[in-house]
Amino acid sequence: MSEIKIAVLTPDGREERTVTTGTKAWELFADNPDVIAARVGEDLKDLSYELADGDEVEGVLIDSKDGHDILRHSTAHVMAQAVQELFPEAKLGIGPPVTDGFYYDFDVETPFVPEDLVKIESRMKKIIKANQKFSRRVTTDDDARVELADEPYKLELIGLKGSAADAAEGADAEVGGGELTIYDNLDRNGEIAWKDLCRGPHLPTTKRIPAFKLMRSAAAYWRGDEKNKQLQRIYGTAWESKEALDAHLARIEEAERRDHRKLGRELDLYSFPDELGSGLPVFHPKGGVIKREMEDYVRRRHIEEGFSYVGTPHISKDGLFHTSGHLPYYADTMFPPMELEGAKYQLKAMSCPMHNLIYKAKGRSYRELPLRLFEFGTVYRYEKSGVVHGLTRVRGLTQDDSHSYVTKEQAPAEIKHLLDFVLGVLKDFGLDDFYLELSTRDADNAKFIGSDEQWETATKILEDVATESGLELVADPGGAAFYGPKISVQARDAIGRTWQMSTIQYDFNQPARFGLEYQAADGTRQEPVMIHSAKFGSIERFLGVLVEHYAGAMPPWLAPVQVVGIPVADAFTDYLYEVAGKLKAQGIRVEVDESDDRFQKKIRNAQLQKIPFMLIAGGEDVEKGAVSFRYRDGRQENGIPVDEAIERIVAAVESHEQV
RNA sequence: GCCGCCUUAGCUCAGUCGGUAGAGCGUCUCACUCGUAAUGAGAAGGUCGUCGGUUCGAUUCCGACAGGCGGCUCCA
Repeated sequence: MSEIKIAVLTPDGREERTVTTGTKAWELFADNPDVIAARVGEDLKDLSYELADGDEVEGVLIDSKDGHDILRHSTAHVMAQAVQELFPEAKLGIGPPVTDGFYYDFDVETPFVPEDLVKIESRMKKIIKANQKFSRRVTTDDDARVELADEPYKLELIGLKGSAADAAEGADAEVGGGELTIYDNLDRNGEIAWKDLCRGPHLPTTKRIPAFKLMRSAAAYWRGDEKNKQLQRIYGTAWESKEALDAHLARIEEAERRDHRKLGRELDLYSFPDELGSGLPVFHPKGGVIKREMEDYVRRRHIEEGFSYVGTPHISKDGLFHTSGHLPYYADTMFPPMELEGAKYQLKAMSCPMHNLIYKAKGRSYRELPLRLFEFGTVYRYEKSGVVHGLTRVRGLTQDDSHSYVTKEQAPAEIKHLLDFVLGVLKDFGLDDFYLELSTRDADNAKFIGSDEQWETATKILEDVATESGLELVADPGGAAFYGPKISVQARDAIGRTWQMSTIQYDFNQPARFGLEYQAADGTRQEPVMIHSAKFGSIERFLGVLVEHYAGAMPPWLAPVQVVGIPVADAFTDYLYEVAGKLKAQGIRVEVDESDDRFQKKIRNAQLQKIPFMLIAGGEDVEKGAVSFRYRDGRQENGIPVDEAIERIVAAVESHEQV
C-alpha cells in the first residue's frame, strides 16, 4: 500500500495531506454530513471517487449551488425510478436540475394526472427509505446501446454525445462530453434496483435526500423542438432540509399572492373581457390612474432627455413591413392583413418603420443628430394562444417606443446616455437592483441579417457601454433581434424574481433598408445608425410587474387613491371633507369614506384597497385642528396638524417614495 | 400552436350518482353612529362559458368552439 499526496480545500484555506492509495473522497469529509460530493480540481465527483496523487479536493455542501444541483438531479433519478416502477412502459427522456428544482421527461401513452403524482411521490419516499446506493459504472457506447436498447431517447443521446450541448437543454447532465457512465441504484443486497445513463455526480445514497416535493406535470417537446414528439414532464423540487423546502413553498405562495391578475381584479385596476378576445386588457379607472401617471412621467422624462414626441397610426400598408424586414420574420405573429383598395393593410406590430418615415420626411443634416423620436405606440401582435398571460404577454400593447438616429461616431455616447436614462427611470419606479444582459446573434442562425463586421462593431459598442456601467453583465448568445444586438436591463423585484425591463438595441439594418441618410459636414451623404430603446417596453407589462413588485401597495405617486379620509363617526365627515378639499387643491387623489360602514370596517376596506394614507378624524383631532395617520403597515401617528399632514402627503407623492 | 387541467351569482367557492341550484364576501334597502382590519336585519342577483349531440328530461354524459390556468415552443 503506497501513499499519495492530496490537498483539501476549505473556506479557511488549503490543507496538504498524505493518504493511502485507494482512499475515497468521502473519507475526507466523514465528519460533515452536509458534504454530498467532492470538487476535484474543476470537476464534480461522487464521494466514492478514489483520490489520485496531486488531487485538490473540496467538499461540496448540499446547500451550495452545485450541491442543490446534485441533490435535485439525484431526486430526479429517484422520481424516474418510481415512475418506471409504477408505469413500466414509460421511456426515459432527460432529467436535469433547474432553478429551484428538477424535472424528468417521460414518454408515456397516457399523460400523468395529479393522482399519479401522489402515487409517484409515495413510491419515491419508499425508494429514499430503502437507502439505495448511487453506483457509478463506466461503460462504452456499444455496451450502453445494448443495455439501453429499450430506451430510445437514451440511445439518441448516446449518438449525440460530444455535441451534447446542442442536443437539448439539460442533456449534458445525461451524457456530458467525456466518458459514458451509467448509475446503478443498488438496494441493500447490492442488487441493481434501477439504472440510468448519467454523467453524475450523485448523492451517495437515496437517503441523503432530506426533503422533496413533486410540483406539477406538463408536456414538453423532446429536445426542446416543437417538431418533435411531446413527452410528459414532471417537475419537482428538493432541498437540504424540510425548513428549506417549506421556505421555498412559502415563496411560491408569496408569488401567488402578488399575482397581478389576481390583484388587478381585487383592486379593480384592469380586466380581460372575453368579449374583446384573448390578450386584450381594458383599464378600469383605478388602473387608468396608474397607467396615466406612468405615461405622464415617462413622456416628461423623454422630453427632458432630448426626445421629440411623435405619433403614428395603428395600421399600415404591408410594404412598409417588407421594407423594414419584419414581415418575413414575423408574418405568423402579425395579425393577418386586411385587403382594401387592392392593398394589404397590416396592424402595426412595431413603431420603428413609421419613425423611419418621419426621419425620411425631409433631408436631414448632421446638425440635427442625434435626432430622437418617441411615442406611445400601440401595437398588436398575434401571440400564440398558449402564451398569452395577464398583462405580461398580450396581443395589444403600448410601447414607449423610441429611436435615436445618430452618426456612427455618436453611437457609443448615445447608448450610454440611453442606459443612464433607463436606469434612472427604473429607479424612479422603485426598482434598483439590476443586471444587464447582452443579447448577441447566433452566427449559425440565418435569421440574423447583416455582415459579420456590422454585428461585431455593434456588439462591441454595446458591450463597452454595458461594462462601463459597472453593472453585472450576463451574456445571452442567440438572443438578439434579427436586425441587431441588444442590451436589456433585468430588474430584481421585491421577492428576488428578475424581469426583463428596458432594452437598447443597435440597428445598422433598418437605416440601410429605408435608405436613411444625412448630409455630413463635408457635404457627403452618410447613413445614420438607429438605436431603439424602450424604457417600459410595454406599459401594460411594466404596470403588471410593478403591481407584483409592490404586491399592489403602490407608492403614493402611483396609487389610484392616495388618501382616504375616515371619520370616527358621522359627525366628523364634514371636517374631513374640508381637509380633502385642501388636498385636492394640491392635486392629491383623495376620497372620504362616508358609507354606512362602521369605523373599523372603513379601516379594513381602506387597508384591503392598499391606500397609502388613511386620514382619521375624531373629536380629539377636530379640537386640535389635526388628523391622525394610519399607514398600510398598521402604523399610526395621531394628532398631526392639518397643514403638516398635507405637506407630508404632498412631499411623499413628489419624492416618489414608498410609505 | 402543442399537451394536460379548468369554466356554477360581481368575487371566492359548495352542489347536483341526469329531474334547471346554494354559501360567504360584495351590491341595494332599513336600523345602528361606535378611535385604528368585518354591526345587525331584509332584498335583489344565475337560460350553471357558447353551440351541437345522446336522453322523456342535460348545469351534470359526449363532441366542437371560446376563455382561463400550468408547462413546452415562441417573444420584433
